Amino acid sequence: MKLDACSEPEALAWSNFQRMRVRLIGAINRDLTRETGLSEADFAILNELVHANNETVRAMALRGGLDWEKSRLSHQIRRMEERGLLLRKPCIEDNRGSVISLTEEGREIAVAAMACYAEIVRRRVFTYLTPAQLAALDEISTTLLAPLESGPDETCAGDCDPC
Amino acid sequence: MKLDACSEPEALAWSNFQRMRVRLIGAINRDLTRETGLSEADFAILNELVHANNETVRAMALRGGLDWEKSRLSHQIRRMEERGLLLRKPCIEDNRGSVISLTEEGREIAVAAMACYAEIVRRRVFTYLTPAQLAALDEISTTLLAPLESGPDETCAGDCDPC
DNA sequence: CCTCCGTAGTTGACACATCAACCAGTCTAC
DNA sequence: GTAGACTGGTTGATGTGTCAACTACGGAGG
Repeated sequence: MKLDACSEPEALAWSNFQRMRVRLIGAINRDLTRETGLSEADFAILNELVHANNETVRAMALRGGLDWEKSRLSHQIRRMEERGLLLRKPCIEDNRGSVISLTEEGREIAVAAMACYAEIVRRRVFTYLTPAQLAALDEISTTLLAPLESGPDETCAGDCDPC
Repeated sequence: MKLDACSEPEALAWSNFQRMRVRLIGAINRDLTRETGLSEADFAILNELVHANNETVRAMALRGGLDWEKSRLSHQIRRMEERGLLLRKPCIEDNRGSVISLTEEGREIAVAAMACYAEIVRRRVFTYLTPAQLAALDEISTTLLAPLESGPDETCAGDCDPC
């Protein structure tokens, strides 16, 4: 994607980044689905569950971590429950809520998939980056993440004249 | 996303990058749709068309630039044609192919959207990055892109034991 | 207690992406 | 020239994401 309205170096860098992002994430997700049968969304949920205390999470907590629409989460959880990967139980402390936990099968699949995913990322990313580049990427990510996490300002803060 | 199987710094950096990627791209796309009514896919197509000679492209050429399934492209083009953003005509040189071009309305919308998009990216990205970080990001993108462009090796080249 | 508002989650309709099957035109080699 | 393989593109079924409307519970104020 080009951005004519920006001064050149920014435009080129962003265009380059976007191209990389689309192709890299696309390739990684295709690898993952081919090798494990899981979509990126499936994997994200399983990953959150595996790393949670007691492999159990409030649905609401998942939402915060994943930056998903609540309805997307609801549909996704239902489908994964139908496939036998996880379980949904009412929440004791808050009767509105529900609590998600891994089934035994879900846990096994998740663990295998995580190893597989690590291998894919190693193959497609870590092989090519120097330690310095890795550090730079980490720093850039942190920099860009900060305003997104702190300010949930989905208000149209911008002054976008031509629209 | 965590990657326990990797040595720590890589795992943390990747996890951080993924979180940033999801939230940043999500925020940018929500901004774009709110302010212009275009999806990321719409915008990508319009962008390719605006930057093409004579605002006209072979469908096949779009596919290469975007890394999309051919059926996705076909559906997308049809929908955008129905909305009056572009036109599809048979290709003279190759009777199988089709040629896509912008309508006047499509061109106007595209130009406005591109200015809008530039503003969004400036607001969400360029504001926060130093020139050095921008250069680093550009370099990293190029590094990771190279093996994806050259080797269309969608074969399972990896040796992913546990799957 | 009761009303009002905010939050957690579900549902259904629709838009979009993917997959497999298909058609028609092109290219190669015999 | 024509058989077979390949390429550019379309189609329809199915899975996934988004939006708006809704239920149900919780908490604050009277």
